[in-house]
Amino acid sequence: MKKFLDLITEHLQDAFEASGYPKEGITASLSNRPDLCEYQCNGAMVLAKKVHQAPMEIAEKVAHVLLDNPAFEMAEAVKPGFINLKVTGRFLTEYIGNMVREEKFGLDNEEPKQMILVDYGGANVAKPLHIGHLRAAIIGESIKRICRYMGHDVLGDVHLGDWGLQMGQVIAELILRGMEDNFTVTDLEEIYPTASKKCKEESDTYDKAFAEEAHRITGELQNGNAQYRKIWEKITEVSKEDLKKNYDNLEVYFDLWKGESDVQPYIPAMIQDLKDQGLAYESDGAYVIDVTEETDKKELPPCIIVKRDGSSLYATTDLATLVEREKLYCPDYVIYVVDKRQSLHLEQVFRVSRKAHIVHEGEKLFHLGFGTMNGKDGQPYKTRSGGVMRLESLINEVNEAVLEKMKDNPDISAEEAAKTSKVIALAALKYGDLSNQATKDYIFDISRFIEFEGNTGPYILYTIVRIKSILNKAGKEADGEIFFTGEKAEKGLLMEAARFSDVIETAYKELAPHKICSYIYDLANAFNTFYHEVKILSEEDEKKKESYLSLLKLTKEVLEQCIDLLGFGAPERM
RNA sequence: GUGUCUGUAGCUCAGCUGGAUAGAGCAACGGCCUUCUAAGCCGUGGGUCGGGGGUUCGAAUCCCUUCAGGCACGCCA
Repeated sequence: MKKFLDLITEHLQDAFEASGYPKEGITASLSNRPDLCEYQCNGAMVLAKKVHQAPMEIAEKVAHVLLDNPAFEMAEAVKPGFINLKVTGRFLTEYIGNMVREEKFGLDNEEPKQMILVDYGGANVAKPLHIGHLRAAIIGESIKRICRYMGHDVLGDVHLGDWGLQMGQVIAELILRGMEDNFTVTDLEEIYPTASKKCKEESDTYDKAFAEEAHRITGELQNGNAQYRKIWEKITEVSKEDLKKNYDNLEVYFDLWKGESDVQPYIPAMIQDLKDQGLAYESDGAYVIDVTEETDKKELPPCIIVKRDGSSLYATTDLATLVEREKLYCPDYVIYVVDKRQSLHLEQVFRVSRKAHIVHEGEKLFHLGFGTMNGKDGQPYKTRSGGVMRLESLINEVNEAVLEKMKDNPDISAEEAAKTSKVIALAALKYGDLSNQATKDYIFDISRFIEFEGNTGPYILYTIVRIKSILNKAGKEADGEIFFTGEKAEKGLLMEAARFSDVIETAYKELAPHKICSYIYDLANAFNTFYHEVKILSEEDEKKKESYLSLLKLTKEVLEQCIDLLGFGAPERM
């Protein structure tokens, strides 16, 4: 089904043609002067140069033609050459009626259908999730849902860090304590930092023998030592279970629980191939690949794929991951939701994989690099004592803050409050993150995110709950026909609802969940204005009342669909 | 040093593939609850869009330059 703006554009183009002008490049857009009109066209001014006519003259001719079009109740040429438009209620509700009837509110699937892989985990085995993993999880989950909603085949991969030196360190410590057969996540959470510290020269607990042992074990593990392999499997199992629990709490669900370890078998052949292709060459004892391209202003540093000691490193693993993905899933599009500080690294990996034909022709690789979560001081968000904030503690903090606020409402029992507060907290957390542009750093301010006022998750939920409440009280199905009754606020709401497909498509193309946030904020505002201007349940004209109820239902469903794409849901009451 | 991102109201952010008077929210101030959840709605004040050039009928948006800040830069991931 066509988007509403496209329909207006078609009418405009017809009018340009009918007036004897070319229609190429003529488009309609939402007005940025709502006091003057609803939609606008700037085409006459662009065209003026081409056809050597005054913009106003063109605009006037076209506007004149548009006046005869039943889709518009107003069409006028203004000042330099704008064409200002107001649509008729009938034209608008016809579109809205189709939205109600069609699947996905008339959003068309993106063609052709693609196989998309979203890589958005980055969690490490044996290490609890911390605040650094939060944005990847929140943004990635939303991107995954948006891509899927657009009709693509999508796989989300957690891409676990389960193969590095940290594994050797943890195994060494477990053996040292005689705990290799019996440990829990809680043990691991303490063991990992302890072991890691003992391996750092600058640490006061530095233990040279231990560090060497950890290195040795890492090497042997990677060479297939059965004893270490068994401990590794146990660590991975215990750890994955805990990670799943934590991601579940965030309503983040991965389709694939792949890790770095899975792709190790691909490495030797891949490296050999890179050498055979003449891409990898020796440099200072290591093997590197040049990645500079002609369009670069400055040479990019080469990508190291084999270290001097012969072992592989993260670029190697990331490349091998692409080898595996190509083999198993053959994706058309791989989206990496990874901290933007890794952009150079990923650019190198992308270039090598294209140069070496690890990925197929036309496959898109994209790094959606996100910024840091900072505290109010602009510095990376920390615990009160200055340590790294664990994800669990952070979520608890938000939950408690919301719960505290809910105590103000005497209608809700402690039990319900406990349940609902979690739903609201998740919305606050995710909306607070997603309403910012992903690529930018942002100030993480719990007290602001959980506000029920302003552009926040709770405000959106409140709006949905309000609608639900009315629909429940109406006591009948809201399935009447939507027509325009002439209320100003009603038109505003209809116009917002009509934007849905356009917004979702843009959010997908630009991988920009924040556009969905700003859309539902506008939609919620339009509803709340409508709510205050129009009494719904007490409306005496049954036809009107049914129309209002149906419009509310549509609004509710659109809002719910959108928050689902953002990765959270709404409660029944709040 | 090189590359890259950012700079918009007191604060937090939109707008950036060029359009009319630069928008929200918070904070400040003033209204609106006998009626669908006031966790809401309506209104007022608040800006050299970091600075300077340029392109254009038109620039927060594009180009150049400059200042300030963040981040990354071969054997950690």
